[in-house]
Amino acid sequence: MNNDAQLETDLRAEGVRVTRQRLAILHVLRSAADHPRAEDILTRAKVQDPSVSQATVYRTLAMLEKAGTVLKNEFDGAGARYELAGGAHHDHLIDLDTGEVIEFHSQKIERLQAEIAAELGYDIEWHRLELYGRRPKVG
Amino acid sequence: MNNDAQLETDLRAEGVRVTRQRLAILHVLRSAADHPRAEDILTRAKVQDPSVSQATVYRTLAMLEKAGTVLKNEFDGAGARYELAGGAHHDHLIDLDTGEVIEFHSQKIERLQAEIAAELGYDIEWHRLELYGRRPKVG
DNA sequence: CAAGAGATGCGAGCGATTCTCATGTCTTGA
DNA sequence: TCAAGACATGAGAATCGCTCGCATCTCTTG
Repeated sequence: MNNDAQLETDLRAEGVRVTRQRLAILHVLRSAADHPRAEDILTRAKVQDPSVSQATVYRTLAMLEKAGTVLKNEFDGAGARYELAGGAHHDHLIDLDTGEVIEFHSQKIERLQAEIAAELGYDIEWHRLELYGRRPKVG
Repeated sequence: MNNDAQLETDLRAEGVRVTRQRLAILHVLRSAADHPRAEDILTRAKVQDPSVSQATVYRTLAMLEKAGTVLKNEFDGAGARYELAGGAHHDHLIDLDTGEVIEFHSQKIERLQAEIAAELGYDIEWHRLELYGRRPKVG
């Protein structure tokens, strides 16, 4: 379990002020098993600190994203979804029926991407790979 | 060169009315060498028919997308960018310095994607693969 | 050419995100 | 410990890209 002391250390490591609101937002991200939207993060953060506002959620997420602590995903429509960085790089498979997001990684695909970019004369800075699919209906 | 007669045929083939506005928009898409935004399409379409409005551009693009005639790309931020479908499927490499969009295709990557989805128990409906990179500075 | 289904323009509305600014609160240094 | 002052926050206005509602046109068919 992650405690607030750890979260606080994380924030300080980024050289920013430690505020109640930031701790609440970071706590939400740490305990999220899904890929919540800004709105979800606001709702959940308010449980710990009712004073958190929408503006602060966005400002904090932007700050953490710039710091490399969180990843911002823009799946199709309806706003960005966030997750803590920290783990290994991965791409996403979105279940079109449930909206569920599954993470996966393929070293082969990463390598092919780099090769293709190289052939075109580019160095990849980052990429986005999203698969949108459905579980086949078992007839 | 594509003429209006051809464009008109295309529209009728989709079973919709042929209007001046739609011809203008389709003409813009046909002659675009880039991946224009809705705003660009509006501006260019107005050259041929000043009466075209923003609402009609969006409505027409949505219609053409549903008909499979145009592809809507949502690269990072700042609104969707469109292109005519028709050619072979491809993905995109975006030049972070110039914003230029380069098309590419890799049968290998497509195959790997399908394999990965299958392993996870899914059938891919569609996917999005975008590489964001820069031309290495020649030092 | 008439009729009416369907398309359009305008401007209001919307959802997500960002900004403005007065006020509140960390942090630092004495 | 406390006083500054730098920085962060909340509330609400503003922005952006896009969609809607509706009165008015205009294709298409008979």
